[in-house]
Amino acid sequence: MSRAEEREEADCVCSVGMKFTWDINDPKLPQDTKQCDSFQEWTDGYVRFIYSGDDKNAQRHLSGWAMRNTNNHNCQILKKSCLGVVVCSRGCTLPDGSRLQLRPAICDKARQKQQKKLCPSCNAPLELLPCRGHSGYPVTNFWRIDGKAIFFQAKGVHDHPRPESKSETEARRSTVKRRVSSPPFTPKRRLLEPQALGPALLSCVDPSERISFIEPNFTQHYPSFQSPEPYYNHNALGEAPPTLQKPANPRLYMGRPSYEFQGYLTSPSYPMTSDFCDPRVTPVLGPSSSSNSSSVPISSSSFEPQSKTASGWKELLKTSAPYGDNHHYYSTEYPCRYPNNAPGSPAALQTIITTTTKVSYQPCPKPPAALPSYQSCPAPKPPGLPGCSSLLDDSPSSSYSTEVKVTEESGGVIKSLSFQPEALQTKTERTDGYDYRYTYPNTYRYDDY
DNA sequence: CAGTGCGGGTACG
DNA sequence: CGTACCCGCACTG
Repeated sequence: MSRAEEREEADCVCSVGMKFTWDINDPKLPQDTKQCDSFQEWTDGYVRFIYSGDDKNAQRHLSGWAMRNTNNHNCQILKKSCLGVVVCSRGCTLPDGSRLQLRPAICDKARQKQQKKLCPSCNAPLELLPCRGHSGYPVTNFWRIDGKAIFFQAKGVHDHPRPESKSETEARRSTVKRRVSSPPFTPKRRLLEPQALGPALLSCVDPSERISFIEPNFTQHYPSFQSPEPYYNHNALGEAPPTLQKPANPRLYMGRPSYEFQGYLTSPSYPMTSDFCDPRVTPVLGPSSSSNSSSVPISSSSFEPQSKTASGWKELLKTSAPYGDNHHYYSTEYPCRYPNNAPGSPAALQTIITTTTKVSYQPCPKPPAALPSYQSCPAPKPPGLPGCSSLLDDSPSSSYSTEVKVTEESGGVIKSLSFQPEALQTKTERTDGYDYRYTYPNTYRYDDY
């Protein structure tokens, strides 16, 4: 490993967390982390990150996904499971072509209330699309503070669209409050809560804006901030690839649905090393593509919301969700959640990892100092992101700060995120055999803003 | 009011 | 024993 590590250092391709072989349950976690990962809001897949104890987002155990606390009876490790996303039960398309994808309320009560609301666009009831990306169970995130670092481990691949991020939700709420009726600049529509914005508003939105955020089907999948090799961990860890219940499907390596689905649907076999993530490949998403794109091939057809025939999926999908129409959710994009593709779905494959059982910890001995002084990582970081990571810096994972500013007057929400596209393209390929593709650079999602 | 985290407790494999 | 999950409670903003 040393070799590998060395290499990585050089490349900085992979997240700090992935450089080490550890599991959230290990009695001892790596202490020699000199660098930390920059905070990843939208983690997906079986990934690990080591954040600086100073990272506010990490301290708050934030995630773009709606994660609720899950009692694992282990006070040293905070476990959270994904609630999925709230969508229109009819799967209607908003005026701008996007789909409603609200952030499920974390609080049970609030969530129930939320589900009673109606789709702002078609008035159909809203529906909670549960996350079943981890062997049929919700994706789980584990947080553990150890020394000066905050260790993060995620298990499962989200099989649903991204909900509105927490910051977006908050921003929206505040805007909504203030401006009851308002003008044109609507924040992002898609995620809007029903009552909050009427259909009218929705229709006013400028599509161009929207895009950045939410694409009609896709948006969510942007791998944007993902760290490299989401799915490779096992290897990295040495964990055995799960023996999955199902036949291994090449796809397992696929990154996120986003890029994949294409292949997904059409070409079943994807070499493990597919490149969609390959840096070499990714490259160029021009800003233009910015909108999204995962550019790539996905294009059009694959996601057209309605156009796609997701029928197959739908059928299956329906089971869980009453979606009738066009939900692309099920279709191309999230094949994984359904049986059919279950076999190939990453989730299935990876299942194994699920848990963390390696070591026994002591039951909740509450650690004295909850947060020791975390000075972040040893290396002093320059203001910015730096400190954390070399990886980051070079790595694909873009760091960004998620702040949303709301401009009251306009009512629009502006995100100010900065990320660094850096590395994306050039990563060299690793020799170690793992594919380290980062996720897509696509950070564009936010750039535009 | 909602988000969070904790912890008791149950069910299941 | 590990995991998922339900429920209530307390604290916070």
